[in-house]
Amino acid sequence: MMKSVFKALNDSSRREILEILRLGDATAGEISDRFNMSKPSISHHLDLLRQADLVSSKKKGQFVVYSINLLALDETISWFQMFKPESIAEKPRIRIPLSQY
Amino acid sequence: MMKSVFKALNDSSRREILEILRLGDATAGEISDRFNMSKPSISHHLDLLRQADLVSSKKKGQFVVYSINLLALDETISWFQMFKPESIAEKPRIRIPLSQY
DNA sequence: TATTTAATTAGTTATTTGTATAATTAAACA
DNA sequence: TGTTTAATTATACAAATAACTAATTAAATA
Repeated sequence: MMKSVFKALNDSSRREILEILRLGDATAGEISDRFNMSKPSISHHLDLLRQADLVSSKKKGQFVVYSINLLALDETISWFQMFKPESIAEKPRIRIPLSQY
Repeated sequence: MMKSVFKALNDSSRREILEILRLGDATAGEISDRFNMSKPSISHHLDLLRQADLVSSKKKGQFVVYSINLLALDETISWFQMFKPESIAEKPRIRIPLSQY
């Protein structure tokens, strides 16, 4: 839901977490090491990102590994597309077989 | 700046205002007529949208006409693209002369 | 010029939010 | 099994936010 997505994105620490996860999965501890902020605060930020489905998490033994959810980002982009007037750039792309080039 | 954009988008009334302006320009009064909310509150929402450059405004006599700023929406979409791994879909589109179809 | 209309600015208040510390859960291991 | 490590949950509090009413600005017009 877009409400939770925009809520999650309305914080620079959370946006920074996404930029970290963009480069690869990371545990909660690895993420919190990148910030001057308590672990519980980071945990809370991760929770909001998860509520927005922007990240997913998976327990690995003692650790919790977080991953970015690219699908949710695509859906968010789609929400923005609603505002764009019809234009060639957005029409379904015509795919030409590679052999033609 | 993305900070002000996400701040502006993190409110359902402001998102609704964008959806109204998507259909065409409107005065502050026309916009506030669509809400069960005081005029000053709407004025404040419009101010935040303007700070984020998501809308522009122009005085027309006694009225203030608001317009959606599609360019800012494009820039926001670009911000999201940063997260997407390189893929064919995002590479610059190869344009084929119409005569080929 | 006095009044009406459109909109914003000023000031207030209840709610939400971001952060911290303390307490708890759960896994690893000596 | 007792201790350490990783992470979350619980709780509290200051700061930010969204809403309101009242006051102000500015344009139109009787």
